[in-house]
Amino acid sequence: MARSATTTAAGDQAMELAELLVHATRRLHRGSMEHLGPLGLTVAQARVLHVLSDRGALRMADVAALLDVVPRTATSMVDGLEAAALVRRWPDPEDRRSVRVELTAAGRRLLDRLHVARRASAEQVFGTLTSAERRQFVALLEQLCERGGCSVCGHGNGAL
Amino acid sequence: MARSATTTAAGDQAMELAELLVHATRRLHRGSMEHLGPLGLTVAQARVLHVLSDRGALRMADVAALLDVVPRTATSMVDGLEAAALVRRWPDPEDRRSVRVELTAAGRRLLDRLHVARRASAEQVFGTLTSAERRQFVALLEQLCERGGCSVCGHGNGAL
DNA sequence: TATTGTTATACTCTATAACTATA
DNA sequence: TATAGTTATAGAGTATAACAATA
Repeated sequence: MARSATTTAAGDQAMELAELLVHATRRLHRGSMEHLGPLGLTVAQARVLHVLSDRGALRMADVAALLDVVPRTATSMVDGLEAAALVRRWPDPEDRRSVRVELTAAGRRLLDRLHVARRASAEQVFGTLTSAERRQFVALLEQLCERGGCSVCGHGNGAL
Repeated sequence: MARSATTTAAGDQAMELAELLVHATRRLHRGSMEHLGPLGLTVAQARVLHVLSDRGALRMADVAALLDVVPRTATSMVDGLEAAALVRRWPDPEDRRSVRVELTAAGRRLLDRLHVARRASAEQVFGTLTSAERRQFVALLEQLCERGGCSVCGHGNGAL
């Protein structure tokens, strides 16, 4: 009985967490759209630019892995950026099946404004938390990834 | 200088939070789809069923407000459920502009399985956290909503 | 005039499946 | 055969704008 009650409470807490997480993320996404729209970028495209600015030229497969999407989705994301001349595709000299992606000069010129937009969106949602609360929050989310086996943001390596 | 450095660090922390939040939510959403698919439900539809089971019959405007979507989106969500005969629309007797939505018998019969699916998805992501960590997490997300002025999940009233 | 919900439409994000080129 | 990336297609989720019915 006590066991069952405990399990139930824990499950309900997980569901409450899920609900709160969804709402917070919805607010973050909407704010991001507002801030990125004037730059002509979608949220997904901004994520691509961010990994490219962090890591330089990447293969499409790397983009997909870092962003936790299937290869087809990475293609869509990069297509828009290439059409806007913000990134460039070129064949991988070491493996001609692969395609490398890198920022163009125009893409690099956009990075400052991208950073401002990304930060503004983040501050809009997290700005009210104290520094200690943010650290706590980051630690908890990292626990989720590490223990939950998140292949992307776990272990402080491949985070977008 | 110190002020600037502090601001920068706080902003970077907010951006890191945003990134981690996105990844966690992506995992949660994918897990939810997997668990809800066999029930013939989308994640959005499950959210509607959940508020209806929590609160009984609601006007469309209430559904939209509780789920933090525009009225048109609430219409889409309810359309699918009505087509599946899980909810029923009927005119509000007090205001004939309004439409009330409520669960049908079939909708109520689905609630147990819905609850299991929702819980399984939540546990998949949050199950590795200790009880204390979950409480901490919930408290932080509630801070976000309250201080950030979230009209939906703030103040422990209208949370989905 | 203001409000409720709808029809019409479109955009973002993501996915599966089949195919091509290369390894 | 296996892998990388694409074309083709589809579906989920959400939004704006114009409109009808009602208040």
